[in-house]
Amino acid sequence: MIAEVFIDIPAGPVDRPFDYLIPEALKSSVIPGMRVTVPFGRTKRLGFVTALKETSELPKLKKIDQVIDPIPVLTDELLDLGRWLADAALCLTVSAYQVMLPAVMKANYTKTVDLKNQEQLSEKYPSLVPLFSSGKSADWDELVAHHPADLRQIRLAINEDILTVNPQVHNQAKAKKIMAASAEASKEELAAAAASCDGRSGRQKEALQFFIDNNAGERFPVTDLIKNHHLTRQSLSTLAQKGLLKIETVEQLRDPYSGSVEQKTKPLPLTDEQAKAIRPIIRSVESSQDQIFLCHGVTGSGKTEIYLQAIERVIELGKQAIVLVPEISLTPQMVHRFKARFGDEVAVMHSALSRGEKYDEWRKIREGKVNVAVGARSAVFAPFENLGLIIIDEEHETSYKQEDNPRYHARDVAIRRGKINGCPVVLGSATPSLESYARAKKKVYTLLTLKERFNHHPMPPVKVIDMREEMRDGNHSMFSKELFEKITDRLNKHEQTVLFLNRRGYSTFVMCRSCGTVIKCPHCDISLTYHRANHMLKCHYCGFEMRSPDTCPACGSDSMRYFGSGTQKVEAELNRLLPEARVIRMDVDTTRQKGGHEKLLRQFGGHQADILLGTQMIAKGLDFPEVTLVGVLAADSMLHLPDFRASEKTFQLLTQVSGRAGRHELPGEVIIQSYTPEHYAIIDAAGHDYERFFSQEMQIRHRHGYPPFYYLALINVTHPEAAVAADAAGRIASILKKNLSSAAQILGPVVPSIARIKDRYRFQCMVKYKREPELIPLLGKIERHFQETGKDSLQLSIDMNPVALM
DNA sequence: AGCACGCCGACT
DNA sequence: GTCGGCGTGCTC
Repeated sequence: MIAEVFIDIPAGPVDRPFDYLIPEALKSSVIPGMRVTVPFGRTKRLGFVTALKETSELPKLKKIDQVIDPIPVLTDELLDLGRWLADAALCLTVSAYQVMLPAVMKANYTKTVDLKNQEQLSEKYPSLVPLFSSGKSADWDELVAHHPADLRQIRLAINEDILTVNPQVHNQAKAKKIMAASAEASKEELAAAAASCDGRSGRQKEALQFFIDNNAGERFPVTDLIKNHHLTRQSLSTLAQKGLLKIETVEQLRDPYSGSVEQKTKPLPLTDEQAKAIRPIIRSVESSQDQIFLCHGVTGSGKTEIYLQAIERVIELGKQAIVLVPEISLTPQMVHRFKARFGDEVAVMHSALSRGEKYDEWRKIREGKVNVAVGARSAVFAPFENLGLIIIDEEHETSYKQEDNPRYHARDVAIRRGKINGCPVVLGSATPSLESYARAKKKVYTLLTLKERFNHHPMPPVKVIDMREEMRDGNHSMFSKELFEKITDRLNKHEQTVLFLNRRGYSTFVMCRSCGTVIKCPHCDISLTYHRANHMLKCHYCGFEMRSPDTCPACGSDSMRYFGSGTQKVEAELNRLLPEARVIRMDVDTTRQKGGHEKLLRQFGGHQADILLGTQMIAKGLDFPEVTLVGVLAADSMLHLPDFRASEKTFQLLTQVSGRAGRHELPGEVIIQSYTPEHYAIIDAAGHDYERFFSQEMQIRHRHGYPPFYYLALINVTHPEAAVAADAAGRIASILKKNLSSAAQILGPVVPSIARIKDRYRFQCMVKYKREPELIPLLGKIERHFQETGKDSLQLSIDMNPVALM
């Protein structure tokens, strides 16, 4: 038997199957989807078995070294999905397989240098002898790090076969092992033994009594017995020696949610709207149809309850469901709802979990211990074998698109899996992406609409404030008069306020008032952001940091001024204007450490603060009864970005932020501050009018030839020298023009809004097209032709259906 | 990705 | 004359 193996090297030339012989001993244990180690060139690598066959074209094959997994880590479906993904997203097949698996399954590679001939070493290379004094083997990385002077001689000795190199592949995926004790004898025997215990063996008697009283066949973790049942290690091991108990190592699944025992919830009665929406989904689940639903429901319309009840039916039918939520740590409330309804039927793929915890959650899915997977983007690859439903909540979220290779969109993967498995996909959102809504209108997707809030509370009134007028009236602060009054009013009433500003740091840029110099990142063409806490300037793109200069580096004058406002500045302003208000600031800078997010939210939820001030991350999922005021400080901050989705993103964000107010008994209101209050994205968000926004935006997309009317492919070219990058981008554009149909538009090369990142100049070409069957193969050729290896070389990245043009 | 083979410059 | 620079090509 011969196995086709994809080698774990993400590089173009080796991204194809290699044939290996399966040794007799492994014959029955090699199955496609398993990881194996194989000799490859002069080294040893990990590989994925993708197929088995009887014969090979090659005369001489190497043998598979070891089989790593007891069961395939990639199911047949995922193997197939990986091939599809490699093609659709123009990524390497191994990278596609890699992204489907938890990070611990990545192999670690080490090498040892082993001593083969002691005498010859002493004779010819006496200086190397001390390196092998402690054994016959030395770690290669260790030698490189600590004995660089000896490397030459080591190489010579290797060539003479006095030393040998021994490559090793380490599987990081290890199940957590614990010691567990169980009774090895019958209750009567245990009782007899207990009876014969004398005064000295009192602890043994207690231990025996424990096993008599409790289910004797069960295995109890030894640490638990010692800590919670007052038994001792010594007595347990003595009893094990006597053959009365058995102590063994057992695998244990790490449970990140242990201890948070949820009160089981029952399905809630559905409103008429909900019942109407769930019916076709259930019908589709029952008849295994790969139908796609777009569930358009206003914030608070009870979409989640629909998901829960649909999943319940999926489980009844013996199938499994995947639920995707955007960056899951942001919505712990969502996780709780699933845990509360389905208990330990749920695996949660959480970005805040440790690698080991993620691995165990993954194993629960793979081993069929759970029927529901809830998680962010990558959970779309959950290895279920009888998939019955995929749900994508907040389907418009751009975080469903992975921004580095493989650049896949979870929505596309979900739809593909739906097709393969004959299972429906439900896309849910209060503000669907234009693409999805347009497809729903064309009946490609089935539209389900929920117009009413679940608890019949009205949508909060939204007031747009024209900040230009505020300026004219002499108010130069970040707070309009009305917003400030309302914040003060909430403070007095002990109600809470959420303030949203889509910009972290203190101020957006630092400029010299006398010569106009703006301080920019030396590696990226973008201004540095001032962070007041440590008086530093930071680049939000590459992480560069420098002390904020007191004098202008260009002209030496001391008139450096800070412009624009970030969350830090707003926080300082609030402290100055309303010293009695307790403010929690939430942005990447305050939530960096693990659990920081939950901690701040818990504090706010417990009313330990009056004002929650934050960036994007507070826009969704928050549901606090005492929040009655939501303020958007600068609604236009995203509106004027050079991205054709700027209006859509603004509308979505404003709608979502508005949804944070008045979700419960207390009525809420929303204040939006803007310098362009006449913009339809702001007017329609304020008016809670998705339909109107949709038709206005569709006109603009149509006029400019953007999605959903055209598909996009974005080719990014970077090089340390601008001219080299520009030249390559220009050649790529002309190749595209020559080879695509006349219906395709090729734009560029253009310089993106950030012309340089991390010392590399950037150029972009964009293809707008409707149907170009040759595009993918052509782009593949271009990539192979232009892509160079090495640090200071031309780098190419191709993004099919980009979500942002930055 | 590694690693070897291979063809040209600065040194014992 | 050799050491070693990294360009090119191969790995079942």
